[in-house]
Amino acid sequence: MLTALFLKGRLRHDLSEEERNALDNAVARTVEIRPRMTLVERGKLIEHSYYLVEGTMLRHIDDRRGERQLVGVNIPGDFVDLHGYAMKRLDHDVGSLTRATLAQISHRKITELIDAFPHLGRALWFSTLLDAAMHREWIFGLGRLNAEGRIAHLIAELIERLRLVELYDGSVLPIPLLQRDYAEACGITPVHANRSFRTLRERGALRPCGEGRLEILDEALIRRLGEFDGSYLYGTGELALRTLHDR
Amino acid sequence: MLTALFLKGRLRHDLSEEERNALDNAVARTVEIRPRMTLVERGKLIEHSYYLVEGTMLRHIDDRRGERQLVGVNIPGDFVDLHGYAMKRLDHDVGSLTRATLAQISHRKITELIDAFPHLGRALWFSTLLDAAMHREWIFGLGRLNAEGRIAHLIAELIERLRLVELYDGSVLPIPLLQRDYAEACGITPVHANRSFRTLRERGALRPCGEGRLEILDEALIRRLGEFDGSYLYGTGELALRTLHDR
DNA sequence: GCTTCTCAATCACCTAGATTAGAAGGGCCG
DNA sequence: CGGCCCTTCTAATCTAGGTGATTGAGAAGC
Repeated sequence: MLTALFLKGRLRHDLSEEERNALDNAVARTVEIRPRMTLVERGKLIEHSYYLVEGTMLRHIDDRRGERQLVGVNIPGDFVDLHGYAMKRLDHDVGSLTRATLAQISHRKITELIDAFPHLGRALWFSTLLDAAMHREWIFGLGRLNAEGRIAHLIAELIERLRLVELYDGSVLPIPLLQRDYAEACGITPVHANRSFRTLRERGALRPCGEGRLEILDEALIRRLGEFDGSYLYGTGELALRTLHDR
Repeated sequence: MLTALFLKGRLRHDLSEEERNALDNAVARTVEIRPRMTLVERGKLIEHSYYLVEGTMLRHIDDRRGERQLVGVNIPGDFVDLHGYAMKRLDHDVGSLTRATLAQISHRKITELIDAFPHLGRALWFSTLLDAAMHREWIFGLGRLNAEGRIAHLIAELIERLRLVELYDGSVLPIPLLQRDYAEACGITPVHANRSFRTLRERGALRPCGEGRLEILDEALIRRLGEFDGSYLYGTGELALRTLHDR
């Protein structure tokens, strides 16, 4: 099943087998994309959305001077541009970090899905609002944490999200972000990202382990430095949601 | 009509009279709130959402040390916590800046509305994604602009949003944010917010005009300093959306 | 074999913004 | 009326992070 990871760790148990099958059957085709390619461009009229099956995708806003700000990272189980269903054009670009496999679903099909399965429709809505919750947490991090804390927060979030979809092995972060990418996500320069990684290394929090990946040595420390509380991911913790069905 | 400003300047023209009436009739009651009070608390189970009729509301995340990060400002025409419809609990707090009037709509009623008017449902979804788009723009600002630029960006956004709902008179920003609030939105200290306001004043961009309001003297300059391009508000510009009806 | 890239890593120096501490002005309350 | 907040505004000092430049390792290409 292509969409097996959709809302895994959150509301997937709340979807009926019929709904899960309907979502999976809505996929028109899958596409492969090479690393560091653009998938969806800001401003282009779009008529389908992509669900990420495998790989990592990055969402970013570029300013006139060519400076790039990451606004999101997507991992398997995420829709990368479901916003486009209700907005028709994206305000930012979506590109690949690694080689990636995506499942394409047309907006017409999504409308049919929602008409046939209103509860699934709410789950789709929910999934776009998870993005918004993550955005808010990034705003918090950019506004209130120093460079080291921002990087730690990002790493802690990625670990937690991978854990929810059972793609975290407990020690290696399988997302080959470059220090430049961390810098673009955290609003700092690559030089300073490097300095921050050094202190994280010296504190024994993590260390590089080849191919751009990080070995996580002390997750608790990383969470503390990033003031991370994962409840905003709505998987576990005080905000966790059991059902979207009306009481 | 209480909800007359909902999606005004964006998709309101796309709503039928029937849909507009249905939304208005879904309002259970209106509530008044005094300035600087909390309306919705993070983590509380909620069963209705609030549409802002009059006044200004602020949304913020507080960290353990009592530091506050604004993550959104709401003006008339906005739902302040429609996210809560699909998420049941908010990850942040919503409070008033000024005295405010809100229309309360139960989640049960929203479900009925969406069932009866799927297109209105998509418009409601769209409105929550506008929040996400604004969040992304704030992330961009926090990551890529200096203090003066961040403040300018926020002011430019507020002007543009007020203009969309026709609440901007062309010279006075009718939102009495304190310098402390700007600081909490922009991730800087109040002292530095003050310095930045001084340079904005010295450049002839704006000046205070009593009761915490700002007189806008050179909007073009403010937009330039904040690298502001309002198309992410989906009102005018390259991303503007004409209809949510299927083609 | 060489060159050419890219990325991590580091240094020296400089600036934007934080921190701390007050002063001045207005509104509200007793 | 005096006293007390709260807010704006300012100055002095300090630091996190930016800038620019260099080095070395590894991979890609010729």
